[in-house]
Amino acid sequence: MEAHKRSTGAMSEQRRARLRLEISREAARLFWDKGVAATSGDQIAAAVGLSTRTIWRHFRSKESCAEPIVMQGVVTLLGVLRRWPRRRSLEDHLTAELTGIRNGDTTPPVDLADELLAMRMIRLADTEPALRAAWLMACDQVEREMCVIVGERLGRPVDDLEIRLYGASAASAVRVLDEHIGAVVLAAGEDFTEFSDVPALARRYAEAIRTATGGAIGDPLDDLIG
Amino acid sequence: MEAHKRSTGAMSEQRRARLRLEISREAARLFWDKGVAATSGDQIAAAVGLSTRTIWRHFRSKESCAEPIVMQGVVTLLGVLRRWPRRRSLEDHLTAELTGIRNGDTTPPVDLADELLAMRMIRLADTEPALRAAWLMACDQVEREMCVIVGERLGRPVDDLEIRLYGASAASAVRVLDEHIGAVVLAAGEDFTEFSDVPALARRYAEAIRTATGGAIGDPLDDLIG
DNA sequence: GACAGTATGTCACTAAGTGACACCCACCAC
DNA sequence: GTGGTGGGTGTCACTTAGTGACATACTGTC
Repeated sequence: MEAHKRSTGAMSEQRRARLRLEISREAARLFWDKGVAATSGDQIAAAVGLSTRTIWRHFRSKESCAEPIVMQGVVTLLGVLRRWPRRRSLEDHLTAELTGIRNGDTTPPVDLADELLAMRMIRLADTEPALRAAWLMACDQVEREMCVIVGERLGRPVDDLEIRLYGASAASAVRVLDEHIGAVVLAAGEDFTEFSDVPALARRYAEAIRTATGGAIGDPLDDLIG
Repeated sequence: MEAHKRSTGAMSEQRRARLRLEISREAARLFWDKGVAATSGDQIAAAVGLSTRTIWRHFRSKESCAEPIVMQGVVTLLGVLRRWPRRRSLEDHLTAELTGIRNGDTTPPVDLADELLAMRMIRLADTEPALRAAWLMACDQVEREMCVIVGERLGRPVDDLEIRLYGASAASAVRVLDEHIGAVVLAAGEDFTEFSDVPALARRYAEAIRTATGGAIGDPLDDLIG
């Protein structure tokens, strides 16, 4: 019973995530083409071939349909951070993992088209307050995850005030970098080449996180802690 | 004509702000008493004695009605930061200004009841996603202001990437502190005494901002810059 | 092949939010 | 005084985001 529950639960969770992403893609496309206000729930539903009611079962609001597309990249980064070994510097770990991903030997093949769509949504958020709210809500989730990661690394509880400060600052640093990179890529006619230097990119993220946490997060730990 | 426009503009802007605050108070009261979902726009309008249509003229959404109440305190802090002299440490400036405010010799008498209401709204945001979104949107505005302040202090443009990183980290540090203090006060039965030590409070804010900016913001400047 | 649980469709309904228009009131010119 | 002019407000009709309730189809288990 336990095992059964767990297995079907996991299955449907994957299915659910895939479907949400699919809906998100169509919604993002529509948002970009016609604007958020001019895109109705019915149109999103039609575009993905579902009933409108089902859309609202998977998303709380129209704007939150953009969330999965926008979160893909960030989720990947969080995964990378979660695998960060204690006795390694953040710079080293990020460069290693990110080049690894580009070479395809690690998990998720975040589609280039999806990344572009994500950047467009973040760009749209500049002029569409509702989208901005959705983006910030997504980043809020990231912040919580970040607190877990930081707390674990420093061996402190997640609700510790200092941990929450670190988590929040680190998360917003990542957010700002994402916004900046997205803006630059879009301004350059959707050309990624400026950021093809993966180690440099990794260094920027690492440095930002290190600075935002006042140096508390970034260095290798000589691991006196269990 | 110019002068006239300007004066009436300023007048109506003040009036508008006062009215928004008034609406916000009633909305916050209702949100806290009955929950956000159970509070309708009509009820807010009735509570403040306006037509529902007028509510929507002053607020984009139901949840954003909470914004002015919640922002009062933060706006005050931003004002204090804007007056921060270059050759003074953040700790010194904050303690001086905040004790000054408490003593009433500086600008805004942020009502205690309003502060309490604000804390309640932030607390409610834990369980009401729509309120959380509104709160994050408000903090997003704070972040922009923070970038201006930081940029001016460091003599760099506001859209400079590093400035934006500092601004974002500082703003989220302030946000986390606000959330924490609010939570503690509410948990203590709405008792502020734990935070009556104003210098200690100021030191906490200053230290948080200093850490979040990797030490770039906080020290006095020996002002080689014009 | 019957069964249980879950995802979906359909339809009726609530309420958030907008547009259009009339009104009122304060200020200004004459 | 009368007659504008403009900004804020009320009224009402309307759109549409989002929910509840119920029926149905799908998926895997025994």
